Amino acid sequence: MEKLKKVSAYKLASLLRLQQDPKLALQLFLNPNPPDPSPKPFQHSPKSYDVILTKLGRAKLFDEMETVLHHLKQETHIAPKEIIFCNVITYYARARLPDNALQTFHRIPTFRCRRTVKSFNTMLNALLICKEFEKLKEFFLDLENYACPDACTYNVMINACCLCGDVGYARKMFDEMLIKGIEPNGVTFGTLVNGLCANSMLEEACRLKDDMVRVYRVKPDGFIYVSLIKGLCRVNEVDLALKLKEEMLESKVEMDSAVYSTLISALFKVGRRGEVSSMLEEMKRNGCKPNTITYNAIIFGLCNEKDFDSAFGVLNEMEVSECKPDVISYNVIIGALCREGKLREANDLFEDMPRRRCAPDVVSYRTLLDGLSDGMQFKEAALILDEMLFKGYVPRAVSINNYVAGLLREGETSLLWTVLDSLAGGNCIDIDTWRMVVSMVSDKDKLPKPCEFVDALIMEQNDGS
DNA sequence: CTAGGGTTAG
Repeated sequence: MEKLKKVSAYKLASLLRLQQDPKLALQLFLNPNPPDPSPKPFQHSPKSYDVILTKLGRAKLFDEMETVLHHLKQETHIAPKEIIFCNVITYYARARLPDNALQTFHRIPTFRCRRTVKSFNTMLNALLICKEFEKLKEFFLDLENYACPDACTYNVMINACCLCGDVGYARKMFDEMLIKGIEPNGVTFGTLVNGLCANSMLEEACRLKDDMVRVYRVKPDGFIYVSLIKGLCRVNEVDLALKLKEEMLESKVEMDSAVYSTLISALFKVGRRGEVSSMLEEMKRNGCKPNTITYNAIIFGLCNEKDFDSAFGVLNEMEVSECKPDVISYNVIIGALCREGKLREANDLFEDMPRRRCAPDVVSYRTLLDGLSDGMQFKEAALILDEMLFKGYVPRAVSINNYVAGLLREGETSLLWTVLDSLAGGNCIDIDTWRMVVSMVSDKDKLPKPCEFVDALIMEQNDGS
């Protein structure tokens, strides 16, 4: 029999990379040579640590991630790169766990790793992601004692100020960086322009774009133009937005599909649908491929015009192209069909999604449930409800309320019982729905007495848990 | 992946 070869650290890193399931990857990491009883632990490469931490962090398997970090701490022959911890901090931030992020930040030195302004900035941004603005301010003031702030530090701070709606303070940060001799870069201006647009200060934003060349000698890039174009489109200044697009072409700023996606969606919004196809042509001519976002903008525009034939046309076109529709493409059409009372079509498209290789998500279910319930297709709605509860998708409280109210109004007694039963099983009836059911039921003789009725449901709910 | 942009359903 062939002797089992021991796996090398190098080989293991690539095996880990290939393993899609993060938990299985962890098993492999903890136990690389299953039949090997040797007492000395496997020597992992730094790459393996990187790969496994990334997988676990993305999957939000934080206990497991900490286990691996604990291993890493013991591996005295490895000096981990700072970026590893930056990533861990960001995973915690995305899960809204600022304290875990902070803890990670403080532990960096115990891993034989030198902490620089990079991890400071990452931590600063983590607090921004968590919307912990007070802590962020505190941390920023603290930061100056440890490291030298750089452009990135100020860019995060400017972004934070803008998100809080305090453009004045963002300006102050900008001035402070100039005083300290830190040169603003493209990101600085992009953040500022975006912040000005978001706070409806379009004139100032446009002026800043011109100043950045004239005064600071930084050339505006696509990011900045897209921010401005979006800002102008939001207030229906589509012609000014189109002018900016021309300016991009003239000054040879690299074009990308974001510019065109924004403009196309704006053209629909102001009722200039006729210009969309030539915009698409131009887009392709300039080397920008329309992507899913572009097509979703088109589908949304067409649906708002109730042109479902064209919307389906685009959807089908996407399916045979390399740019596949996503769940949003479907949800947009299903939602629009429901609004128009085309429930049959909405249901058909929903049921066709698996065949089209797109799994319906919680929004698909909620949209269809609302549509069916509003359109008094109570039986179909009950089927969808059961299916979504089975999958662990919970309807919105308003939807439940509306649906139950509809059943009560139309005297759908037996269906009402079934639906309440399902909802109680899914543990998703709020107090308002109960109140409504009880008060409506109490004056109808054909239904069980309210107290018995509620008792029965509560007992059932207790049994379930 | 230390920092900035685009469509959009509930």
